[in-house]
Amino acid sequence: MSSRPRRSSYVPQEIEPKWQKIWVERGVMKASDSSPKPKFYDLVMYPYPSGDLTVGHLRNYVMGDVLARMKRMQGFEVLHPFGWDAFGLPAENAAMKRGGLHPRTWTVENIAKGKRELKMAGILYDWDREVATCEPDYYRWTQWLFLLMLERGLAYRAMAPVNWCPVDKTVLANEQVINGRCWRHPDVEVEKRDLEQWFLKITNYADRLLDDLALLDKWPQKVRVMQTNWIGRSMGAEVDFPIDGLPDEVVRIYTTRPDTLFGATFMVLAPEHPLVEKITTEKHRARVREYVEQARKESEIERMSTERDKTGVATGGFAINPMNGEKIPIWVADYVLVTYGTGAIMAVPAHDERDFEFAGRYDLPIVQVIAPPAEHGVLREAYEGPGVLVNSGPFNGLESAVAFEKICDWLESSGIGKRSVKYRLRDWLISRQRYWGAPIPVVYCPDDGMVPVPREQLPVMLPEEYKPLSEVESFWRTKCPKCGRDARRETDTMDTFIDSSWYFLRYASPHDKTQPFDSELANHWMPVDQYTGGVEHAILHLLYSRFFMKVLHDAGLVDATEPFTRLFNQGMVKRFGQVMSKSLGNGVSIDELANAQGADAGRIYEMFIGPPEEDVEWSDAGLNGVVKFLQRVWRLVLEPESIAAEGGALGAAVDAVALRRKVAQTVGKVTEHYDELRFNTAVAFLMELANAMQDYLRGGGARDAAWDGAVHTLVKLLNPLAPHVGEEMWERLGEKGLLADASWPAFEASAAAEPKVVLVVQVSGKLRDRLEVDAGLSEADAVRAALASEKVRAALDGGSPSKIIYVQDRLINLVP
RNA sequence: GUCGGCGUGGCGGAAUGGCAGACGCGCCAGCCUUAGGAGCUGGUGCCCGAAAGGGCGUGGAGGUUCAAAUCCUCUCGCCGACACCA
Repeated sequence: MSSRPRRSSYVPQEIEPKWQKIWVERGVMKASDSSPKPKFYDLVMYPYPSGDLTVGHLRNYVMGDVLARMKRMQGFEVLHPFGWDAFGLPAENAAMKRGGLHPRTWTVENIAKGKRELKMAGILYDWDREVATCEPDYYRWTQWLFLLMLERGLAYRAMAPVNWCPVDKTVLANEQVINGRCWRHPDVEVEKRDLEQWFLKITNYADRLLDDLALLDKWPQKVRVMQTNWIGRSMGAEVDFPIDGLPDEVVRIYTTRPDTLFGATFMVLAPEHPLVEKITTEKHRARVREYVEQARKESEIERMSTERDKTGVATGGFAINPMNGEKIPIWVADYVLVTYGTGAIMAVPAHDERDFEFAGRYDLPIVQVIAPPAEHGVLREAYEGPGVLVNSGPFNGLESAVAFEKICDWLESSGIGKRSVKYRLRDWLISRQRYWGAPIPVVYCPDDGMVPVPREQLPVMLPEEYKPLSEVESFWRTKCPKCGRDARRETDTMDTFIDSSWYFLRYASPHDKTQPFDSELANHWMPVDQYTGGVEHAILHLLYSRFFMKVLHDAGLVDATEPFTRLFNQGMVKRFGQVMSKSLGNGVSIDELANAQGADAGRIYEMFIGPPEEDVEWSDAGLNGVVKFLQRVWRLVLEPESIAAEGGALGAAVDAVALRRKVAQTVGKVTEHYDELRFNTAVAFLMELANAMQDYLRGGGARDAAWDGAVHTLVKLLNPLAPHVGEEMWERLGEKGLLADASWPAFEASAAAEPKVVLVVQVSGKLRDRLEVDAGLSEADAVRAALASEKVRAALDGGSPSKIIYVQDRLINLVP
């Protein structure tokens, strides 16, 4: 016998491919639609198949996989599907870069590559349910849903000034414009163009989208706040101001502060407001035209900047303040947006910061109508808070909140105005002038106008030829479905966010040839129990999906009104301070990982590296720590003798009773933390268990039932994180059947209970001693034990405690 | 500017009113040796001390409480979202 114990180690490259093959052969993650088990729908946001999959992206999928594997072992029928957000511009851009390669070819290649890498990482999906949005079998139903929107009056065409990205050569939705720049090109400013475009009437659902956020109590608060702000509901009133000398016209304004109506000292129209020309007097016409021209030319980013001074010009026209009959000047200024409210405002400089700034610049009158509660700096700044009305005729003396209602009542009864609710949310512009997307299924006929493509003629197939659709004659030249005469197809495609607004429903019945999804199956699986993905979709994808869900609910196609019960936003993996990506050259590929430390080590490391919601920095040293842990587990489970032979435990010896207790405690904590997606601490608990098992062996513990239980429990608890090495150990332990199909260990509270606890003894809140006592000690016994301590008596300095705080099994605090 | 989040050892982090620093990385000392980027043992917040022990300590300042990393107020710093929406 050698003086040194023999040690084996596991070689991930030998076992990982083996088990990946077996899982697929045995259909481990296949979801049955007719299982009697309770369902669990575990969804990760499907990716764009960019061909750039790194261990950074993997983190998200590992989280989903850990949960899926545990839920299966717990007896749930788990739906854990995957798919590809396969339409979109990067495919076209990449194709162009690579000399006319077809976007489809590029996409299909990347999908194959991504799928191979996910399998290599041991992520299990029900691949039978895979969807790719660029396949006719999928986009046929995207088109079908567009027709549903059209039927329900939720899709319409309108001429509008729209955001145009000069690089992508397409229009963008409001949600895709960030600080006046294209969301895909942060250095490219969007342009405004007047175009006839397709919109979805998401604003019809503004109230429900807002109110139902209250139901989403398992969503991050941050996301709910962002959506609330995005929808931006405000309560106010629309009021008509007569125009001096134009008896047939009024300026209709929107205000959230009808209580300040008496303080309106001028009006402001947006430069694009239709009444500008009419109101402007001859004397001012030239200057106003010049200003309007100027405003139109300015980019969104210049116009929206709050830094810059407000500008405007007087029209020469006057309005009458309907409250007090005062004649007030009408101005044009670009700080008023034509797209919000009525495109015109009453300016109350005393109580609106922006109006105050403008009034100061152009020397316009300022009248205070709200007395601030205390002495407020007079006229140094606008006072926007509540207060008592002054200078407001019959409404003087009212609290502003009361005045709000009274004035609205008066406006309504006298026909001058009415209460009104406005939203910041705009309708969703879905037209894209690009090739690689789902064609909008309508035809324009010279006689019948816009005609929807009949459902039985779907899909409207993309032509093979890769060109803007408007340049593919064989595509757009068609017959009118109504009259059969020559007609022209719509050549815009749909925003890819439409594809992703319903993909989670398609997974319920991915092969249905007659409808987008089978309602019965969708009702079985929906809503998604856990949805995991990046916070960058906090508004876009998540708001659109909620909108779709509500429309589909209203159409009677699905019961649920919200798609995602619990949402989690995972943090990104960075390396050298930047998000991993192939183009930056800082990515670690899944191949590299699998070939070096192995997928299992990588999976655990990604979970252990930091809190799941935080961004984390990849470190090879940290990864090595996990490799060591796995090697140690391997030896603990399969070669305990080699560990027992190493040194002797000098620290706390772990006996069989303590080992059983540690195992039971670990079951409880790991289960809870997996459930709450607190993976980093779950790993720490598993490490603690392994440490205790090691101490047990080194202390001479026998290979008895306690040990056997510890080994089997450790392997099971570790399995969701490290499934390959888990299966291999399970097999070598002589177990029949797959570990993936084994049952999850049950938590036994009685076994986990500690019979002895360390009671912290404080005097006046300061730690003075620690006593080992029986659990569940009564207060009287605890006091007796505490007073028996020399240190405590010294701290009490001979006195006796006048106040005692006792927290059973934790602490006793004696206050003299 | 507004809203939100976060500040804890050399590092990642743990503890959500009750022993601050679990778990891991790194580092230090030692052991073993088939000499290894392996394994094992012990140590590792800061200060005083030979030690026993004591004091201090969760960005800063106050406060609430028997007790605060945790709750409150102010403040500084970092990050994120929104940004003239009347």
